[in-house]
Amino acid sequence: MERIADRFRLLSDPTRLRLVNELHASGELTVGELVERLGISYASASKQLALLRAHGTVARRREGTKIFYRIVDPSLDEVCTVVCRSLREHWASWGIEIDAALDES
Amino acid sequence: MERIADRFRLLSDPTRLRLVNELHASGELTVGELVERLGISYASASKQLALLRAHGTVARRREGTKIFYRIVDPSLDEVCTVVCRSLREHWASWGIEIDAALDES
DNA sequence: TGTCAGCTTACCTATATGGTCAAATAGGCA
DNA sequence: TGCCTATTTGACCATATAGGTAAGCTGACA
Repeated sequence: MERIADRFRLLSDPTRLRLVNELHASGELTVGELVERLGISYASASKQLALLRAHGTVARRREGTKIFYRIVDPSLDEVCTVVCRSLREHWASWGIEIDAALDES
Repeated sequence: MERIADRFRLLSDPTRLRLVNELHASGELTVGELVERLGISYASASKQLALLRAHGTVARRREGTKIFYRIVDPSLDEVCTVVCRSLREHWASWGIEIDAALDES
């Protein structure tokens, strides 16, 4: 149960979610590209990517001085899809519309 | 994105996960029953149940002095199933077996 | 070897959160 | 009303974690 909680905790941070979202949309990106697209610091990106990597969610590949990250956990898509759908339904029942951006994470 | 993270954060605590697990298995339980089955304090159970309720995950019903809680978010099952399956696969790839208890949450 | 770009790590601070204890609240009943 | 059971809430403490700054590391290249 502890491990399941850990898994959810990994996805409970907006920054990590945005990193995952970018990687999901683009396939493979360098830390620099992620930093630029999300407007976050190298330190922050690096730390969160390290966490995601430690959990087997992403993997990295070196090319010169750059390091490319990519998603390697196929279940991520599925989990996020389910959560996003349930969120939309939840808010819809209160008459609140959620923009389509949610679909992509 | 913040809301998605919140959703995951809700499931990122072992106590809440165990509460959800018990309710999932039994349908409807009082706080006292949950407290006894999980070996946690009333204060802790009550607080976590309140959190789950604030997020629309569970609902409660009063009967005399007792209060029955039940799951009302149908997507919970699906999310947990996906996560548990991916965890099993992940650990299996390292040659580690996960006991069947995971199936139930 | 020195230097630079790209990335990571160490250390610190502020914030968030889970648990406990004790007090408060609500319903049932004499 | 007063008391009991069931549950909730508030105050407090300890731990965990995200982000910032600065220093460290690695590969490329002159």
